[in-house]
Amino acid sequence: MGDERTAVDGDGSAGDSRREELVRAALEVIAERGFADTRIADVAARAGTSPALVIYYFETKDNLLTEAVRLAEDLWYDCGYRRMAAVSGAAARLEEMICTTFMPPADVDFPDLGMLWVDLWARSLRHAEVARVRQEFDARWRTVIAEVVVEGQATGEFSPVDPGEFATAFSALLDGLAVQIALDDPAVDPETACRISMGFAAATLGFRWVPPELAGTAAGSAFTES
Amino acid sequence: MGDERTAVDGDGSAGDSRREELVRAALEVIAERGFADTRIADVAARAGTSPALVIYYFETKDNLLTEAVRLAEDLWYDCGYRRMAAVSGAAARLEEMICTTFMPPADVDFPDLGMLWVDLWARSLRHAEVARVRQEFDARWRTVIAEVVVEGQATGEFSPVDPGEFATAFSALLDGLAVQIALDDPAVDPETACRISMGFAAATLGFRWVPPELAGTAAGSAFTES
Amino acid sequence: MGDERTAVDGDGSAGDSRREELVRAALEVIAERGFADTRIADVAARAGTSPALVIYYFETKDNLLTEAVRLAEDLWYDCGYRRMAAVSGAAARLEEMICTTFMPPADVDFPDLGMLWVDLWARSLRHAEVARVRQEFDARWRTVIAEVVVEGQATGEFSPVDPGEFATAFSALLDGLAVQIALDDPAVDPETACRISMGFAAATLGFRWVPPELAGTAAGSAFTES
Amino acid sequence: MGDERTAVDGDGSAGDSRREELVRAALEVIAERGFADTRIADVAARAGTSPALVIYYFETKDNLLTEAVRLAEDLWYDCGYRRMAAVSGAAARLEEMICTTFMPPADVDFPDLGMLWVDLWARSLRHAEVARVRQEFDARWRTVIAEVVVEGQATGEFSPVDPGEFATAFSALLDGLAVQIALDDPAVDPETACRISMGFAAATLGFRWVPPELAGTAAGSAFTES
DNA sequence: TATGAATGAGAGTTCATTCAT
DNA sequence: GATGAATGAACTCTCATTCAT
Repeated sequence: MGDERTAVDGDGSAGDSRREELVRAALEVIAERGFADTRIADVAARAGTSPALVIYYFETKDNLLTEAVRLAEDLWYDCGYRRMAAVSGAAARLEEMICTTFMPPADVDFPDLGMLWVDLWARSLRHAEVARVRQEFDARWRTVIAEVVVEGQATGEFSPVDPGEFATAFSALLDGLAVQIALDDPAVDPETACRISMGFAAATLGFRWVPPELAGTAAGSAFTES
Repeated sequence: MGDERTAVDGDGSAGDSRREELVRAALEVIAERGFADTRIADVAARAGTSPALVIYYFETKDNLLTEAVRLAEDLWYDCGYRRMAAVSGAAARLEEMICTTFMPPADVDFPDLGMLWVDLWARSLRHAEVARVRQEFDARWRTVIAEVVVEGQATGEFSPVDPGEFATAFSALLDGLAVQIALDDPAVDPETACRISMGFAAATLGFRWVPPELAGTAAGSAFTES
Repeated sequence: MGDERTAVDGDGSAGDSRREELVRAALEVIAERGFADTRIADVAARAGTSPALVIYYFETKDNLLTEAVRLAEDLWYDCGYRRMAAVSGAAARLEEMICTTFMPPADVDFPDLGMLWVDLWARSLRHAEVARVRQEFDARWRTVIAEVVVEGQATGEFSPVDPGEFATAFSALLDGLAVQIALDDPAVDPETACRISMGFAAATLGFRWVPPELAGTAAGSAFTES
Repeated sequence: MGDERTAVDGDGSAGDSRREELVRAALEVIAERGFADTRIADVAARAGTSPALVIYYFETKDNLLTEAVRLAEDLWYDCGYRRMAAVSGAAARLEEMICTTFMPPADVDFPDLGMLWVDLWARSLRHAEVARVRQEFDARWRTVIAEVVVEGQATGEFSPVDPGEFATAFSALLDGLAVQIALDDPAVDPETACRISMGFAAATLGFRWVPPELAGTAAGSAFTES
């Protein structure tokens, strides 16, 4: 007692909040500098402590980075899921999911998620634990997609396509487009990415969808001929 | 014979062949250990020389890695393009392209391409030159796809979809699926990836395609309902 | 006791004393091997630590060397000033100053100052910070000389020569002679150097001075004819 | 034959002129970068050849640098001596010598001599051969001074001071002032240096000399009171 | 819990020098 | 005589990690 930091920490134990603080700091640094160039000293500096303390909590740099990965995925999933759940109608949910992917909310307090994913994939190539975490994340995500599909099929919005296969295809498409955006490819901007993925969903699931810029005209998706 | 590049290398200066040898060694090491963990000493060891020689030729580790990226993309493009060109019929060409992507020939003498791409994307996030090279590569690739589409439309095989948009969507889908394969995700094996992407192409371009495992039955793609 | 710096060091933080220890070690190594051949490893070895610690304290080899330069000049200045202040009479002070220059006390615990100055000049040719430090040192030194001149003029010991100009000329002469001694030129030994510079001062400032070896004879300086 | 470079070399043997070319190139590089930072590759580049050739001619970097030192001193001595010899009258010769020291001719084709001397002194601290060469140079130079003094004494221009002692003192003064100029000390510009040294000579040798800026007034040197 | 001090194990890069041609 | 290729031996600096306090 007498240590205001501990008092301020609030709901959890002092140690836990310090840990979280460090993980969050790590995530910020990773987002900025990439996994390869993130040093323990950077994280410590950002959290306002010493490198030794970071090691004290995580024992290894590796552990710290993996924890940061977990945090990133939790934050992302929660954010996406919440947004999607707030919308009604299967097609509208898909659209919300797409928007979250390509136009993440700026008010979220962790930066530049897009770059992080690609970097994270690269890391998971050689780090088993990261690979596991990432795979779970993708599985969760595909499950969410499949559930929306099932829901849409139940209401008759969607045609009877295999939900698992669609989820796989759809999330792959989103990932592929997200990569291009993260890499700043001039051929793919967020709007294009939304249009393409929504067009794919509409064509595959058999619901009617008119791209925003064509709304009011007779034309449909680039992929659905009249 | 018939491969003029090899011929040129043969009578070229010794220095050039040494360079290529080193780039190739670098590519192998990168494929095995990833960019982040590739050391000059590794490359030198693999090429049977000293680290100093590597610097002698490339001045900088960075230069070496970037050259390796170039080589990877050239090898890959050449291989894919040649295989595709050997087939006739637009749909068949697309299929060949897909196969090359997910089931690259084992006889090609550079290893584990899939992991390399993801790693390369990550690198291009913070390395301008790599980003440039990568972007050119993607542009080339999309052009090839678009050309096949145009060709298929000319023969009436494909329906009149926007070729550029299709190319963007298609290559994003391939990339997304390739990532899952590279990351060894149990939900996506090469066969599934082929089926999904060919299904997408068939549905979008409006040609008839029956997945191999259903050939002989009445069923079509998972995405094309009867 | 009576030396407050030592007292301060005693109760100062361990880090500070370590720093000083390293700077002192650096100075010793520099004096022995010269700036060009001084390696971080040498300094670390002399201080009984690891090269990494040296970097930990100074960040850069360059910083370390510059600090060593500062130390050298402080030690030298303090030593010279103290000796000079202990003597009374303007001419006697000048003589003490000269002696300090050409016959530095052997009991001072930093070695071979003469070689260091020349080496330091060479370094200051291309190292701005060293140049600055050196220049300040020279300015301080000239000020001391000029003050002695003013003092001597006040008492009537010296004739009304411009103190600044004399200081410039006098310190240049001392430097030039010191170089010859540092370079071990057979034409200039410390005694000669003392005689020459004292002769110059006597002739210029118009006080009577008899070279030691001629004391008791009628002759004066080589420069002052009867 | 058939090699035009050999033909162009002209008067000496081909090998010798190549050598000289390299020494000259070395001198230029040394003047620019200092001894410590002069690399064989720099010299080779400046001479338009390969490092290997430099080694071929000099065997060691050290040899090359020492040769460059010799060249520097020869060029300098020749230039100074020639200029001095062109003037008549002992005092005028001294003045010419002083001017050469502080205001070297810009048309001489080797650059920035001032910095070189200090650098050379530093090198001679630890390089016996350079030390020897330098010492000979200084001895030669003092002899020249002493000769002028003797000459002046013969004509009655100068008073009967010990010529050797004067030479030692005078060259030390010039060196000391030259150092300040080389180090760009704001307290000593070439004009001041000339004035001081000429004032010293006039006062010591007992000839009348009026500093340029006071010419026409009644005042004399700062050191010679009325 | 927290940290400053300390270090070992590299990593990249430099550069004089060697040598086959 | 001339050089491109090659290398060994350093050297500086980095950084995760340890440890005494």
